[in-house]
Parts: sequence; structure tokens; C-alpha cells
Amino acid sequence: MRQSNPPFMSGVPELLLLRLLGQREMYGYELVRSIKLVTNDAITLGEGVIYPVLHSLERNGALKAKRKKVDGRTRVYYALTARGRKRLERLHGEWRRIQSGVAAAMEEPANA
Amino acid sequence: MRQSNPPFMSGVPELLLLRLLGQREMYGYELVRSIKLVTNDAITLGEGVIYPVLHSLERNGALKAKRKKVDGRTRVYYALTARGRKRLERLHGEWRRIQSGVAAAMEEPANA
DNA sequence: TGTGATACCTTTTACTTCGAGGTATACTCC
DNA sequence: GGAGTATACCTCGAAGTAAAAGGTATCACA
Repeated sequence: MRQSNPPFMSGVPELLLLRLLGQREMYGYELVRSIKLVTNDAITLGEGVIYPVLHSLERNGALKAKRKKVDGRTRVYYALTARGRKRLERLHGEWRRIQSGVAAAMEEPANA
Repeated sequence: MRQSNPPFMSGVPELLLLRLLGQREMYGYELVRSIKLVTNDAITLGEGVIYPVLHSLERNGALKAKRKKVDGRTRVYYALTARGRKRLERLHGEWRRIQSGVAAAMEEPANA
């Protein structure tokens, strides 16, 4: 049986979503624009990325959804659960680890 | 026709390889251990990742290979070309961009 | 002789992410 | 009334990277 861990750098879309939803609840379409904003245009995630991740996080119990009708349009607001908060912490830690690993590799030229 | 850009977070293995080879020439097996070392164990890339990347970089003209016989064993040393140096610069810039984008998103918000 | 380290390589699988599409409502402008 | 744009949801298929596992061969050493 062949099994494979996820690629070591993955999960950043998830991290960003969880982070934003940790501050306040938002809906999918809003998150798409918000991510572009808060990353200073460095990262743009389309709806084809956002919605599937949102759904899988909800299935996982990291988010809970709430439908709201605003101006005739339906929005699905997502809020972090306790489980989601834990997952955020974990992913954040992993990110820091990778990030400082790369930083260490890119730094020092001090050799022969 | 459907075409897709590479995932926005990819290319870190390549970046690390190019970086190390920018300091001195090394061979594949050595790079595997070296990456683990210089990233303080944060990143471990197996041979199944290293060798294919090495080969594709060579095909691309970013690296040039040189076979050496040492103690009866054959080693394939790789060195950066001018093209490789350019690629390193580009990837490094992209990484910085992504990295600071994530950092901005993760910062404390100072809001209500 | 057989085990472990060195050194190369490839193939298969798993996984994420991307792009393009599709639906529907509301608002504006002509 | 019709066209066009913005909002808001969604899904499917393709693309591409990285992971794991396996395969070969040499050398050392016990």
C-alpha cells in the first residue's frame, strides 16, 4: 500500500482562511477579496480554491456555517469553532517552522 | 484548452537546491542531507524529490552536471550556470513576496 | 556472507491548487 | 425591456508538484 503525506508547503490557503475567520465571520466571496487585500496583492486565491476549502473545513468541524439573507442575496457566513482554532494554531506553527527553515537556508554565505 | 499555472507556493525545493549549489557544487545524495542540515531539520526532501528536480534543472540549462569517480563510486556534481543564477534570483524574489504576504495576513490586527 | 552506508535513478500515487464553467439575483443605464 | 455589471454561490476536470517506494550497484566491515 502506497501512502503519501501532503506536500510540505501546502495548506497556506487554509491557514489564511482560518486566520481571517478567527478575527470575524465572513462569507466566501468576501474572503476572496479579503485575502488579496491583507496580503498586499501578494496572494490571490480564486473562488475555485476558496469554496472547496471552506466546505472541507466545515465537514471537518473546523467551521460552522450560517446562511443569511442580505439585500435579496444569500450569503453563507463561516465562523471558527474551537476545533478550527486548534487547527489554526497547528498550521501557524507549521508555517513558522517552514518559513524559518527556508530563511536559515537562504541566509548565511559564511563559508569557504 | 485548459491551462493552469503552477500552485503559488511551489518551487521551494528548487529554490533550496539552487541556493546551495550557488555556494558550491554538490551531488544529489549530498544535497539531500544538506537541505535537512541547513534548514535545521525543518525541511526534509527525499531522493524522489531531489533527483527529478536536478534533472529538470539540468535539461533547462540552469545546472550543468559533471561526473566524478570517488572511491569507486560515481558522483554527479552539479554547478549553477548563469541561467541558474537568474532563476535563483527570480525564485528568491517570489518567495520573499509570498512570505511577506503571509506575514502581513498573520500579523495582529489592532482592530475591534 | 550479509548488513549498512553511499550513490544513482524511475515509476506510481496522492494531493493541492487552478481555471473555467455554470446558476441566480440585484442594480444601473439606455 | 434589455444589456451589462457586480454580487454570491457552486462544481468539475486538468495540471502540476511532491511523496513514497522500489530498483541497481559499489564499498566497508564484521
